Amino acid sequence: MDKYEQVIELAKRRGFLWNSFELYGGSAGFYDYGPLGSTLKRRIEQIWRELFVIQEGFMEIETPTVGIENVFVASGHVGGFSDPLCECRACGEAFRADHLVDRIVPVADALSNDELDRIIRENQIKCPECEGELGETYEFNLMFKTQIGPGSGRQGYMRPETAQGMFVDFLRLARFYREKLPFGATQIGKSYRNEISPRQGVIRLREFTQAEAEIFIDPQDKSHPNIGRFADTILNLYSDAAQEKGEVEKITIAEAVQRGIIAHEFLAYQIGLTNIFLQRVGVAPEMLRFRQHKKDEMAHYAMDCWDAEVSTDRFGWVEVVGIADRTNYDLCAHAAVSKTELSIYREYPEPKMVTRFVVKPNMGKLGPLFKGKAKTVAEALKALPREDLEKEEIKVIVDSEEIIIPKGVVEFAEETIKVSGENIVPHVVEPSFGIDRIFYTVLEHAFDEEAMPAKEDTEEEARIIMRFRNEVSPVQIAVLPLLTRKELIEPARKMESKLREKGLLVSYDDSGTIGRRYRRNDEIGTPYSVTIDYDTLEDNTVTIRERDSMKQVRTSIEGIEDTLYDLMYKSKDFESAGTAL
RNA sequence: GCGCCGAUGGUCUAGUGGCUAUGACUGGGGCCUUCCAAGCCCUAAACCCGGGUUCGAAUCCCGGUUGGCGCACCA
Repeated sequence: MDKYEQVIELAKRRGFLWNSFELYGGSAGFYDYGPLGSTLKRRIEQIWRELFVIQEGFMEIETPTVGIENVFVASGHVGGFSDPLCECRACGEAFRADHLVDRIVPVADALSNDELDRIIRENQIKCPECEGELGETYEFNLMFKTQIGPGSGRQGYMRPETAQGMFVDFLRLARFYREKLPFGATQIGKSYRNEISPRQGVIRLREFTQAEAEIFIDPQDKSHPNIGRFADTILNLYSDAAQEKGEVEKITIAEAVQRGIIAHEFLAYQIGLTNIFLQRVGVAPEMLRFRQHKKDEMAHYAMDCWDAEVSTDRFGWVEVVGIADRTNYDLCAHAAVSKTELSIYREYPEPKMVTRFVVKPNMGKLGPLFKGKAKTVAEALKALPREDLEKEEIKVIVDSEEIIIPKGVVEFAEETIKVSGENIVPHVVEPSFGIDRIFYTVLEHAFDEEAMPAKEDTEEEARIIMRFRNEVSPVQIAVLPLLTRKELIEPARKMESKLREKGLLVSYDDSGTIGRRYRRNDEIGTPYSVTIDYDTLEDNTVTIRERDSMKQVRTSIEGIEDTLYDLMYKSKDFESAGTAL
């Protein structure tokens, strides 16, 4: 059993992850989060909120998971998210049909499937693998389609990323942030991709959770006021150049910016923040690296892109976060399709005096003269260069008809005007997190097995521990009466509700022997257990047992909720929680 | 989508044409005055789905679903 198998087996058994629709045989690419899984996932998301929403001030929004067609026409997903595939009838290999013909026609990727089929036939293209006959080209689109409304309805799509919702709301967001760059919006939610063949458990899903931030910044100023915070942060950087050498570099963020390895401060800051986030939820620092997209793998619109990758036992390095400077690509695309300017007015520090040539047709005279054509005539006049207007006879061509314009219906002059700012299209820096992959990584990196010394007549056995960081543990405190007896159950139940009132995630467990219950709680990663025994009835003290060390301290029931709270959240030292046993 | 290999209680597993389907762990109830899967008693729980072959199928054949691996795909 490799680690993946062990982790998934435990996750299934203990209620972290279940295959969806199991009752009906299941369906690939979907997973249920069980009671502990949902809690763990939500706590991971909560830390993300804490960092990106609360600390950075990028407010969370919520947009529909179903989108209308234009949104994804603009984003390029309807056209570009699908590929023409073509299979060999003999050996079954699938190929990109456009790649097969790209040496014959210059713009293969613009061809329709019928045209591709025709070219393949006419040029007698055979399977590159086995020379077999090729089948018909078909479109494989990774978008889930749906109908909006009754009947044939309106074409809708499940979103393949949460990002578009934030771009579409750009003008509202700009207004909300009082039109000052930089500003950002975030979204945590489900996205959908109809993967050809989802595999690798929760690593590649058809429905998955993303946490994304879209941060709109000034294209001329990509500095970050708070970059100093990460000056000394050392990262495992796997830059384009480092990949050529095959060696990860350990350098500070400051140096990476200064040497131009990371394109600019703003991007570097997001990388620093991502580093903090991943380690805080429990990704092992030595199993984390930041890999730069190589020039040829980067999406055409991005200017620099870094993936946070984590090391996994079975799958090797897995991408869990993508941090890209998407430039103004998305806003421009939505502006073009919606025919709405998506820009923000930026005032200059000092107004500029700009001299320009202005043409002012006199509509009061043009109207009666040209009636319905007046508007197009005026447009034509405005487009004329100065020397043509200064001629004795002003001529314009409207609808391929030459028109002579009488004197006095058009004025023109050099004007000096004050320009106090301009409309700019912001650039977008996008950190995009795959929560499900991070979730799996947290499980795998927390998973540990420890050999327990053999007792008399017994085999050596393994203790399985999920070493979750306190902040993400789905169960924080286990309350355990030493024996299943009324006189111990009652105070244990009281303890349970007292701790819940403090806001701690408590599980009460009285079934089986105490050793079994400790092991059970080790397996779900409960950091501390509180045990009530007969001494408790005498002197009001209980035992607190620490998961990682299995050490125990004895402490008073009085104020125990604060002690446990401090252990959980304030890094209180365990030894100081009571007297060692 | 293609190819190869698998699918038996919650988990792991035995079973290769003839059972009432093996075992372990786990789970649940109880006993137990003392802390790391302890012990004792009781108990629950499975042949992926659909066809076919056969007197008889968990077992053989076909199809599907699903899991793993390889190929392809991963904007």
